Amino acid sequence: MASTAQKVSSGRRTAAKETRRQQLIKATIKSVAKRGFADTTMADVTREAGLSLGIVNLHFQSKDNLFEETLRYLSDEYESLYTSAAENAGPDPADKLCAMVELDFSTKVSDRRKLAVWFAFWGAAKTRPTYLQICAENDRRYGEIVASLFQQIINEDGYDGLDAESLAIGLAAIVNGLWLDLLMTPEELSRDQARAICYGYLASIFPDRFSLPEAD
Amino acid sequence: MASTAQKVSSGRRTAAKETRRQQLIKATIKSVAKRGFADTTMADVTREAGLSLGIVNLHFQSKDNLFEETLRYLSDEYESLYTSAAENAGPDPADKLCAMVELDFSTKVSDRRKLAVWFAFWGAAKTRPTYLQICAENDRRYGEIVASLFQQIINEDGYDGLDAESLAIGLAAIVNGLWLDLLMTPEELSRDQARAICYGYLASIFPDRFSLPEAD
DNA sequence: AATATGAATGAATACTCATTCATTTTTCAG
DNA sequence: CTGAAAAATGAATGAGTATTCATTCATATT
Repeated sequence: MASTAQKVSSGRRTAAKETRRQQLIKATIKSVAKRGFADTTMADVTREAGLSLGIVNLHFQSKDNLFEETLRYLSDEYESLYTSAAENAGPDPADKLCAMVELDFSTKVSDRRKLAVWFAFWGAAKTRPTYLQICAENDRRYGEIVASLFQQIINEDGYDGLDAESLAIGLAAIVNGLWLDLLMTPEELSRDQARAICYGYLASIFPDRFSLPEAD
Repeated sequence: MASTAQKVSSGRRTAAKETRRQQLIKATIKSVAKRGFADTTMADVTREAGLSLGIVNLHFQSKDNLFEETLRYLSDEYESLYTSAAENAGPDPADKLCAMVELDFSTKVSDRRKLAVWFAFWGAAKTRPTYLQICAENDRRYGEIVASLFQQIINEDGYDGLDAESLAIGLAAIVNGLWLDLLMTPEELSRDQARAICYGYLASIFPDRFSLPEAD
């Protein structure tokens, strides 16, 4: 329909616009991973993207805004990953939890460059209300899913005196804490070990649902 | 050599020198807590300390160096806190672990301003070898103590198939992860809840040694 | 083919901030 | 007390960098 095309006015141009934004966000992630937050300049980002210096202000108005959108991008990406991991796993809540843990320690999520970017944002969050908000929302959604899966197990198996929400906060904490270790001391802790420690946590709470990994 | 005078190096002045350094480090912590890493300038730090602009370069040579020494200070302070917490607790390894957990979620260690500073450093660590080294060493020492306490419990109680070192990494991870939550969503997680979640972890592993906290 | 549109460029601008250092103030041995 | 050395000051410097905007260039529209 040629007539709708002209009506939408810029089907092609807005598409290009969105492409540029993605391109710049990805360049930002790369640069922060490589140089860190403090040493990432606009020149770095645009060079990484193979574009000109002025382009960021054209598409994002400011550096601050670019960083904010980058965090939003990371958060959305992570959400869609664990959502589909849980959906694609079997109906058993334990299987869904395993799928989420697998994801968390897969190369996709748990590589040092990406972790560095997450921690860079976390490190800045206390004094950046918007970062804080995005991260808090991210946490809340993850915690909600995990808590509901724990609750199903508690109901089905009749575990008593366990609070699903606290357990969910615990799991999220252990995952984040292990990520920190992977970032800081990668030669002392492998992704496989980290994953095993996570399963150990699940197994110690629900011994009938998760098997203890072998002690190394 | 008769020149003992030069060796003694007038007590008062060297003391003053150390005092200034401490004063500036504390001002740095305050400023990073208040403004974050990125927005902390030399002017901020020296104003916070009530001193003149040039003073940092006199005592620390550079801003980078000041930050480095600040991280070292935090790390040493934390080490001496948990070391004496463990020493002052009873001889039972479980009591020592409880004392360390209590410390980790006390106002002293676990207040948002101080956590913000820790996370600021962690966020920058990936691209700062010296930060990385100090943090890694910090982790290693904490993990060592915790692992040896876990090992004692395992030996005494005959728990089987548990790896003390992995459990220690798990505990450190959960503590760090809960700190992140306290930093990001303090209205959703209190220090008391965080502490309880931590005890929950210990209780699920060693049910005979630690009692499960009440589900809220 | 002619014209209009707006994306992209990058030199120039404006500003921030770490660092320097000439000067002032404080300390303390003799 | 005195004066030489140490400590502290803060105005000045200049390197670095986010942002602006006049201009170019590719593409769509007529």
